[in-house]
Amino acid sequence: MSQMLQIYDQLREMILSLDLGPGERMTERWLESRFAGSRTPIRAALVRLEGEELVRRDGRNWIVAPIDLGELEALSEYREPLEATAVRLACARASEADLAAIEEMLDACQSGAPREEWHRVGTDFHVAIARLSGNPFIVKAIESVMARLSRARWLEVWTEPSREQAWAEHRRILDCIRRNQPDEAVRVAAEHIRDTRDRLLRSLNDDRRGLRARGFAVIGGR
Amino acid sequence: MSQMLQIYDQLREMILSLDLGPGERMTERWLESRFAGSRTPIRAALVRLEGEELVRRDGRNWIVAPIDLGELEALSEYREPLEATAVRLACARASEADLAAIEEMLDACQSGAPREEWHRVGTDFHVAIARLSGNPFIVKAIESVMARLSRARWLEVWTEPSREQAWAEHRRILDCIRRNQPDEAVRVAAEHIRDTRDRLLRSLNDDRRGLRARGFAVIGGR
DNA sequence: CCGGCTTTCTCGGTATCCCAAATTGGGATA
DNA sequence: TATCCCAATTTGGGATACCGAGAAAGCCGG
Repeated sequence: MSQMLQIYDQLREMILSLDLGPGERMTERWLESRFAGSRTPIRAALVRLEGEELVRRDGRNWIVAPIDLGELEALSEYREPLEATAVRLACARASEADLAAIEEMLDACQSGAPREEWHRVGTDFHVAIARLSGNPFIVKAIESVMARLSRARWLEVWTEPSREQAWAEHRRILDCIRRNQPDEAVRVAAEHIRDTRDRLLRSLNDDRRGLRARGFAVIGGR
Repeated sequence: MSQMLQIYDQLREMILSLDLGPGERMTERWLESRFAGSRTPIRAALVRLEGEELVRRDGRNWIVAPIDLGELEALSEYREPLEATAVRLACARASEADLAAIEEMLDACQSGAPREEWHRVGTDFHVAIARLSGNPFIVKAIESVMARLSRARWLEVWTEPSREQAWAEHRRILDCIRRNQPDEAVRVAAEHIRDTRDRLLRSLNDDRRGLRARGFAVIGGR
């Protein structure tokens, strides 16, 4: 694989896993030493990440995108009709095998599982459902949404009740699709999205101070 | 402004206006001579355009993204719930001044206006409505959708009846928002989106041969 | 001790260079 | 005429060199 893609993957992972703090400044020359490779592939990776808005320009500098609390509301408003459409289409188009695969994914996530596992499955569930819609634009949009939520969700998966509630809601959505009840599926999915928004806002507001203390840029909110 | 942005803008415009044919191959060194500037800013512009999927890799080569007929259906399916949400939110959030500005934009497009004008206004209308939603994610999504439809729409604005019908539908959507009838607005907008899809599919299928003759790559469809 | 000035250093933007892989073109051969 | 093979060329990926702008650091006079 090309160096550029390697660097892109690593950098993206470092950002989404909070290895690089939101708001942190990166110089191309620091990245050059951090990863093996010259500025050429690093620049390409940065431009790419800029397109996903995981990285941003601050004047002439590159910074990791800050966590924006205000964004959470808009994101919820945006994804709700998309995921509603996704579950509706999934009811019409998904095969039993597709649904079984998703169920297996959910079941693989037991109480004792590490936080990374809950975090990953929580993302993958939504993307997998979107995939059932058969619509590549919906899939891409949901992937992008989950990437934007990724960093905030590390806080959500910190507490047992949040994890469990999200998991239960995922299960209910899946069941509605399996029973081919599109209207109910849409209702449950919308409720899940609003619940998630509230959970994330609460987590972030609670931990805001702690995050700032760790040097994370957390902006917006009311 | 940086060279990279200049090149990006020009190249994007050339692609969206069909100045560069869909499927056409570009070498970095040809672009280097076409625009003044070295490969470095050109490559940055290409990576950016790749993120918008206006440019694509074909093996090791860069090509202008082909026009994909199959994509039109998926796009319609994708944008319908988004624009439905947009008009619904617009009903709740738009000011009279906002609506007047959009009406003015529509009115500026008279029968005698050049095709470029119809094309531009057709795009801007949808983006403007999305903006009324106040949700930046919806705006970005609609901008992206309209960019993807841009090239196909050159055919749509070719014929008088198509132009007029789209214009009338835009007007009806605007009126529903102004009268604050969200459900009706959603219905009309959804109908407009389906009509547009059908018009575009018909235009493209009709002109498919002609487009191919011009060296345009047109793929997909049934 | 402070404020304004100059010097230095750093960084991103751009140009250029090098390389390996891939494509191409042509000639020999069947 | 079709096919294979090899050299020459082209191409994109990466590395490096250079530049100018802006920030930081030092310096000097008050």
